[in-house]
Amino acid sequence: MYIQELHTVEGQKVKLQGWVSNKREGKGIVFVILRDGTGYCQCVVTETEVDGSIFEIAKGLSLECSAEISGTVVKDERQVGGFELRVTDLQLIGNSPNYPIAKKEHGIEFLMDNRHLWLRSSRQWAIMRIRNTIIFSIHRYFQENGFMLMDSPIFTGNAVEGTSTLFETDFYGAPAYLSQSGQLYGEAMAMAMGRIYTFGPTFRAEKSKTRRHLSEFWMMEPEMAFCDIFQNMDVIEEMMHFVIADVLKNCRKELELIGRDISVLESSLQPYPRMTYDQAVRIIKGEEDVNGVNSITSLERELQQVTAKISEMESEIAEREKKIADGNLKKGEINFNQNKIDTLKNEKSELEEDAKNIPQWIASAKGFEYGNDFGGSDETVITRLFDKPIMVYDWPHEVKAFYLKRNPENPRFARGVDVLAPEGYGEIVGGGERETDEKLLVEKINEHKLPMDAFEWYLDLRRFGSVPHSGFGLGIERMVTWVCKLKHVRESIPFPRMYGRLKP
RNA sequence: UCCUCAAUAGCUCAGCUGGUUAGAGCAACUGACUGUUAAUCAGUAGGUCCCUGGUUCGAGUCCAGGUUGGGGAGCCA
Repeated sequence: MYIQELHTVEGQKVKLQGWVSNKREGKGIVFVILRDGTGYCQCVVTETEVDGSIFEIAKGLSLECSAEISGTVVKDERQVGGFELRVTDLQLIGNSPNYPIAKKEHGIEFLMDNRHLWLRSSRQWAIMRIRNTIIFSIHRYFQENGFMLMDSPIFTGNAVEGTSTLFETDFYGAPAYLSQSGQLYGEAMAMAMGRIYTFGPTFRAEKSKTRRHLSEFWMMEPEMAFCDIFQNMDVIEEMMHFVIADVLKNCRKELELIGRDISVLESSLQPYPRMTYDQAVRIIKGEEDVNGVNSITSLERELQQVTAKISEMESEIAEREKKIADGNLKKGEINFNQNKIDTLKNEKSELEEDAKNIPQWIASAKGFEYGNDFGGSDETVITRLFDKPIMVYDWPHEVKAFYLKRNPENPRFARGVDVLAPEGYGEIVGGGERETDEKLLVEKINEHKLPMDAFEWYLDLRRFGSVPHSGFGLGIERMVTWVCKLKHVRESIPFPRMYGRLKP
């Protein structure tokens, strides 16, 4: 019996199998919170109602030991799942002495070292369920709209875009690289099948240490024949709406558990503002307001708020420390205040990072040079002004990938489109219409100093029945991070691979 | 690669301008309590102060170098 199905068997006797996520004890009574992957359930063991040996086992249960527990399902509004189990029988399956993750705040390094166990905690459980919903929902959107799943290779003989650093491996004595995108192969497959999408891991070897970078991440990359950049944007928007609606419908509990304010997700079901690079630059530099809000002045206001919040926290910490130092407090009150101080200090150091970063963002936004690609801070600056994702298209062709089509009306611009998630999250989708002019492509390949012979097959796609086509790549982890409003991508994937992190 | 911050008990953190035997809470362990929601209460035990070198009568504290980690730049989904 799974916990999520308990509502169907009220009053009946069932057997649950799972792990002890918490235990509380009173005289003659033990409360065991059991989790089985589908949910949480409080199991009540009363001394007078079970065998003496069973009560002893219940008292000896420790965090994360596994057990089979039988009992009667009773409705109880106070409980998380709405039901509890009055235990009649209990069997210990696997012991768990000294479980390292305690019921308290932990630092990120410790949690990452224990990622294999951290995944069992309720917050991670909720995030992984949302990740699953997002992935399944994307598949469903594409499958229901005539796309076919076709996978691109992971070993490649050459860099796709020639820009980012790749992981090199040995392929029977020849150098091979782990794929940084299935893009070019996607184009070939779209010419065979019409509309395809790929879903697989992607590797980038940059030594990035930021909250939005992973060395290994998962990407969905659709590619569509007979599709221009505007139809491409229609598909992106429709897919995003589909996925977000699905999460809102199926993951209410999970969103609530992680404390996600869903109003932005709800407004993200509306159409997304589409703007050119030119307009986005004006907004970043503060030359154009968004709904009466200016990028620069709103950042300055935020900085003031952050600074005020920090000093507020400092005085609260000092106050509580004084209370403890004065004595006269009961042990429980000291404990409460000490925990409060720890939490406040944690929050404070996060705010201090912001206080350090915001002035840099302001400077970088003010001094933004037209013609450059957006940096992480520029994306943060512009997306903070919106309550839904935005789409920025028509970029200076020099800063974008070689395969993007030029705007026929103004060849200075390439028809790339970036989808930037709101609330400061930034790029979650990158795509565009592909260049079909063989001459322009050859020019670009030379410009980027890429080995021409590696692209002969790619040029064939233009030589034999070339058609307008477009596609995009959606970073799963970045999508999950935004939907869950996580502080860092590393929580959006079971076992993150990033600079300095290969274990567990 | 560069900038910046940090490292003290299993965990989260105090430890002020260098000064006797390095502290608290949680967790663990022992006991008390019949409805708890991170339960509460009493007690016990727990330390290579990241490493190497230096300054000093004296270093957890100051200095230099290194290691590991956090945040950011570049790069990007």
